[in-house]
Amino acid sequence: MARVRKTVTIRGVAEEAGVSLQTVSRVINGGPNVRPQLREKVQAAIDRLGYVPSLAAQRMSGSRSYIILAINDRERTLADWRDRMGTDWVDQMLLGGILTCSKHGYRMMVELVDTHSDHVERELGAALSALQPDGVILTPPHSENPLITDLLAHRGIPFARIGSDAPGAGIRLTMGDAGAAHLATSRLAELGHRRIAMIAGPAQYSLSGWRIEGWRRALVEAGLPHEGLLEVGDFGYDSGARAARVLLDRNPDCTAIIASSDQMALAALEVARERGLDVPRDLSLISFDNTPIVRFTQPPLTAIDQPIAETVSRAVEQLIARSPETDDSAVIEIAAALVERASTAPAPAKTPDHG
Amino acid sequence: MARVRKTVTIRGVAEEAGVSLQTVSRVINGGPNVRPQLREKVQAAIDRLGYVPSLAAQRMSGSRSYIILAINDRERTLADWRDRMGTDWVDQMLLGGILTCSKHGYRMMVELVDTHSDHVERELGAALSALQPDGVILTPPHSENPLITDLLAHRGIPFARIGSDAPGAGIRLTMGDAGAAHLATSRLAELGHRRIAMIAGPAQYSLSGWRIEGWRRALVEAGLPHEGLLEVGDFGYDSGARAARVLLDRNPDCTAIIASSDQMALAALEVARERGLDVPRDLSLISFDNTPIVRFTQPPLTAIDQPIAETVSRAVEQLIARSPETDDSAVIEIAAALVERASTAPAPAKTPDHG
DNA sequence: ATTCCGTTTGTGAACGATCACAATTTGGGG
DNA sequence: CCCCAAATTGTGATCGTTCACAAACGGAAT
Repeated sequence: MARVRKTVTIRGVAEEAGVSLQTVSRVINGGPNVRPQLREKVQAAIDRLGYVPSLAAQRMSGSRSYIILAINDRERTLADWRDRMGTDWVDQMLLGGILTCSKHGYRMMVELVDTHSDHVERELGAALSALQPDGVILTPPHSENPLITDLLAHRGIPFARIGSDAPGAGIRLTMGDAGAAHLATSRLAELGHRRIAMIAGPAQYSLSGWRIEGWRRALVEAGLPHEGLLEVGDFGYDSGARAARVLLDRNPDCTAIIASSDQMALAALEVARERGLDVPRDLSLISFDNTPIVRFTQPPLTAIDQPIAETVSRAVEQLIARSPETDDSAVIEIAAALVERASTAPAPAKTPDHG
Repeated sequence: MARVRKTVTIRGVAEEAGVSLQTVSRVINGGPNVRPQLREKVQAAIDRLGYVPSLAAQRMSGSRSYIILAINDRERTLADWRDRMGTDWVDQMLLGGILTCSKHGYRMMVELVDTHSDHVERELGAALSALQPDGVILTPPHSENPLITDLLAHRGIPFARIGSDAPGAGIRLTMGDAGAAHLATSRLAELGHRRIAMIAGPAQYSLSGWRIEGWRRALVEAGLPHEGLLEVGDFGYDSGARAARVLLDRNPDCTAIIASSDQMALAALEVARERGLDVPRDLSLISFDNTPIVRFTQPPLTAIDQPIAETVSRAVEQLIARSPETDDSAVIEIAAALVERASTAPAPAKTPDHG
């Protein structure tokens, strides 16, 4: 019969060290006003007993919960998982979040919430009541949903909004979407492309607008046209295929496409293949996201790498360091980078043969 | 000044419904012996106030924590994340875990732990003390680490071991590795392949052995040789490349390879390309895992789909339903499936030209 | 010495729920 | 109509920690 060792509590430590509970508590939390000698003694007792404070008890006694809650879109996440498309957002959020949280003694929890459903508030409210997180990280499109941001603001829970610069409460972080799109477009212009199309994301995402803006600005700067070169998808494969077809039908002289998601880029690649267009000889392709799959396509895709992990990491640090009334006016921007692979090349010397 | 609504507690509900705390508690937990009429009244009060019990308080008062902890290998996970290889294990664990947990009012938390480090026990012990989870899910190689399983058994925390059939405490679940390898090998034999090689995983994973066993058995049944056709890798790309080179050097007449991970299969694909071998004309390839990337390689890979999500889901259900002393003797097996894509084809009519 | 003030340590209450048990109600049989 | 057991409801005590505040300590200024 394995004697189950009784849980070590702060009381056990106090007895072991011969001090009061409060003193142990001070040592745990790095409180001030403890003589170094005593602190060491208590710390030794903690180590000897292998004591770790109970998160539940800490939370109960009015202190922090040491939990950061990351909210993701349920529908998209589940669809991606089920289709085995991978969920780079979740992966990268965890990478950035777990590491940074654990560095500060926090933990990260992932919650899936339906944006569109009319019980967002109930769902999220339940999670908040149950978990009582010290901070919440909102990804698009939740970061732009006033129902959600209002709820959090009203409850007084610090939160970070990724991919939204709409004014209002909350720390705001963006990944330089306009700049990234501008960079990608300029690069294509440098390579001699004259008709550079874009497959954008849906309008309800602010970042869709920013990317369009960056693309358009780069075209204007390069003296290139943009009429008829914009199509909108929903980030998914099918919408990307449709958009690519429309784009190529309408613009036989189009030699480059920027897609606002990897899946849409993949679709464009397939459409090009269908039509006998070689990538990158006849058509250059740049995608947004840089998820694992685009490294293994034929050819590997040039892509804009979204620094999700770093952004989430920054968000976590902001939330943890947060004093109740900090200034949220600034938008923190983490720049995205362009990863050049084999799907981009100089524009063909002449218009591709059409006859 | 946004008036921050005071948190609704069980006391508020009790007052609203005009009953005692205990009665509300009974309603929350679906306890017996509450008259339907009263139950409804209390439920109405709960709904009206939007009350949700605090997890921390529930845990404090000796009840469950409603948390399931999933342990993953830190090293591998971080490497995969950083290399942007995707982490299908984590993805699929979350898919299966989060959904099943939330169905039962539980939550899932992911913890990364170093298997090899000598402070496994301290790390895991800290997590257990802090979180006090109601159950733990162990993935390979943790599921086979006696330090970990002993720790959990000693603490009396129910746990599930995925990919281990070693006797001992804990619910055991496997994904039919032997059967899957047998299936893949038989399929290749049916296609006329005579020399079917395997790139196995490291020996410290039981599942590596099972896969080898399934492969060997299928070969024996088909009257085919297996000498010199086995190489061992570490699941990573580089080791796969090395193994593929050794295998092809040693067996110029080898026409099919089964790799024990997608990354090793990808490496084999690249090695084949280097050597001018066409996949699948000259060489058939089957991989284990079926992560997102193998659908987009050229050609898309035939792969064994590991039912991770379903396995984790089953594990969660077992853990939740667990009574302190249930029988752990049976091993639950969730069968893997073979997804046929374009990397497998009938064996070439003759030995590939070699000269 | 004495006083004072800042530093260090200790004490009881509180957090929000459940547990064990006590009190009350209910429903049938005698 | 009474009594008893079962069903229903209520009452402290309790979990492990921090909070607010009180007490003891120590050194410098008086």
